Amino acid sequence: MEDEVDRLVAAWRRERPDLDVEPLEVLSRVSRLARHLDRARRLAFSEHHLEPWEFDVLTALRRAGSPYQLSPGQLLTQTLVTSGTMTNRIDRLAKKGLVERLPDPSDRRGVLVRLTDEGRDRADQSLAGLLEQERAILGELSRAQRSELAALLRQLTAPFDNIPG
Amino acid sequence: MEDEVDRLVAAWRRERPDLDVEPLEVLSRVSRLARHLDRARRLAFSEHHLEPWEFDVLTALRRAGSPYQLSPGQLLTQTLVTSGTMTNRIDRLAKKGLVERLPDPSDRRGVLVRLTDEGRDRADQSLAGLLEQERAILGELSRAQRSELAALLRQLTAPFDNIPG
DNA sequence: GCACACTCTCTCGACGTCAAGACAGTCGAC
DNA sequence: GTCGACTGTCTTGACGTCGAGAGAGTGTGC
Repeated sequence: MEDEVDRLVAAWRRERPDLDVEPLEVLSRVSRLARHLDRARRLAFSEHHLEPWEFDVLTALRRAGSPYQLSPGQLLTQTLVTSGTMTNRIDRLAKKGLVERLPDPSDRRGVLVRLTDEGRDRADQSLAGLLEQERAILGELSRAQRSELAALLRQLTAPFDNIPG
Repeated sequence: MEDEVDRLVAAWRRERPDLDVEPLEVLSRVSRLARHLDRARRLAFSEHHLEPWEFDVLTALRRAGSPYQLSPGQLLTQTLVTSGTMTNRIDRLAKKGLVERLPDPSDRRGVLVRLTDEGRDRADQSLAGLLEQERAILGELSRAQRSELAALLRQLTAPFDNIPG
């Protein structure tokens, strides 16, 4: 089945036959799919009264395991936002009682962000909802295709995630 | 090579062994990769004094072919933003002299957005820059792998692009 | 012809993000 | 010890996006 990127690529080949636009076949699909996923996630989370950004932070802490705490800096690398944004997010989550700030005992510049019990429950509930939705989206693909796709994507993400950039 | 999503999935399997988190292997990579690409694009465009959102609009018009004009509504579906955002974008691009608004002769509610000569030049220059950068990112993959990846992604994007939603 | 549902664009206010820089605390070289 | 470069977090102001809804215009069924 044709998608918007097929139309986009065909248009470029007509307008700029001198250029090789093959990279768009992969990377424009990644960008567009991510936007579609954002919208879908926003909808799925609204049932749990959570915003996507809240989910991102709460689940990062949940994944850390007991006692469910990370520094703001560690949260940055997991969520790919800037430090100012993370300060703001932590403020708002703390105001809602889903996380709390504690001084880092081993570094007085530092802070630890800890999930409250309610924050943990919300993280668990919304993860289940997200997985259900994602399974529906991936229903298009066989198990083997999903695994193939994951492996190819890993080759693209690994350099970003490992070389500090 | 391992990436951040491998670590994320391993953490979930440890913390929530009762859940099947396999969907994250694909979709978390898509979301994270898109964020990395956004950052890289922002950097690449800054050489041409363009923002990513400006690029998106100008190139949509450029692709339309002579006389390089589309309605705001057509631009919405191509760029995946809301109508309020598009009005704002067109305003700013018009103020910079890269596009102009014309009344739609066949529908008096409507408007046509047309690329100026300068807008067209900027679109052409920045596309070349973007493709160069994207080729570097995709250097990890063979031609066959890129084509495989594009085909798998198409299966995921096509439902979003074709079923209105 | 007329009413009514629909389409298209724009307006408005709230919100989240970013970039740049400030500030306190840390740590190695000497 | 102490100086200086570095690190981790927070502050600030500008900016772009969103959602909801308003207003003008269209066109179909009757």
